[in-house]
Amino acid sequence: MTKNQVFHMISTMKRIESIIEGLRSKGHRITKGRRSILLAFIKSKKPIAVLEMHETLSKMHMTMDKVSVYRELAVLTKAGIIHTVTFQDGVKRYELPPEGGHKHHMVCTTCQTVEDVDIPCTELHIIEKKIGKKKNFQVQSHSLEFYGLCSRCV
Amino acid sequence: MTKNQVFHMISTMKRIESIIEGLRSKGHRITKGRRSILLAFIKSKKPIAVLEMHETLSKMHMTMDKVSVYRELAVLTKAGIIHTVTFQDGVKRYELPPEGGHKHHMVCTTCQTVEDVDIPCTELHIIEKKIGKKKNFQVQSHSLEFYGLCSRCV
DNA sequence: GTCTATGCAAAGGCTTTGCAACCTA
DNA sequence: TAGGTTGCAAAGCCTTTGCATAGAC
Repeated sequence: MTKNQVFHMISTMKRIESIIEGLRSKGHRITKGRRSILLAFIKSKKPIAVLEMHETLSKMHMTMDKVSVYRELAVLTKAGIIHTVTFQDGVKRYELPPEGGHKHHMVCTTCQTVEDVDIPCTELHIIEKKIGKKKNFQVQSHSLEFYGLCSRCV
Repeated sequence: MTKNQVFHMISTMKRIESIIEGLRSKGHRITKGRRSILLAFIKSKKPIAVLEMHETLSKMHMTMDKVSVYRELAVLTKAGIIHTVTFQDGVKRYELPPEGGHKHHMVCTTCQTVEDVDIPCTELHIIEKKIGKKKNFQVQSHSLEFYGLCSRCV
């Protein structure tokens, strides 16, 4: 195992532990299923739909009832740990936002792969301020997605 | 009726006729239901979900089976006349894009009202080009929505 | 021991499919 | 008349709800 891999593993564990502490402080219990779901989110590079999560868990040898997955994702959303993203296909997906921010995505219209776009929100914040003044609309958040062909599908 | 209203009515009729010609040329037939749906889209200032469209038609005294509305919206989408928009609630909505462009929306998180944001895509196109180069991703389209409180809900 | 989390069964709701009748061109 | 369009019935899925049991603390 390389040095880098070790560092990554440690940071992953730290992230999980910090989330778990938050849940515990809110009176939630830490079960095997909940831990697996958090791990799946941390490992995943893209937002995950409920049924996808159900499959992913099976592959992790953590079989869980579909109903429980639905309920768990609802709990984590309500606790503010994950949040929903919806692309043009209308399927609700969930993701762990990066610490202290949120993501923008590129969705491949052919293979459905999702990649993150690391652009700062600065420019959008400028637009948000303009709207606030012009339309008297108080912007709380935004979502921005790009659709197109990824490098493999071009 | 004011001069402005007359102009608006004429442009609405022209828009419908041009869409209808397109449909006819593709072998589609122009029925009362289809006309009403197009009219509803032109009159609406916001994207419409299937079941909303079903209700809207009822109010227009044009009762139509839910199934037919589903099928009709699918036909219009496939024909490229309307397109789908999905906000964070995960509900698929449809709208007539403005001629030669597309819209960005502001969604009120309290009353669910949708307003258009008239900002040019110029800045986003710059971002799109950057992504294209950096990630080797060929951007075809984007979607941008702002969520917050509208003037009535502040 | 208390109270959350889970699994199973069932209900609910939205969306799709099949088919015969209708209507546009 | 030919073939797209519609309504009705029914099937198919996804998602939610109820309830008893298991499990975390």
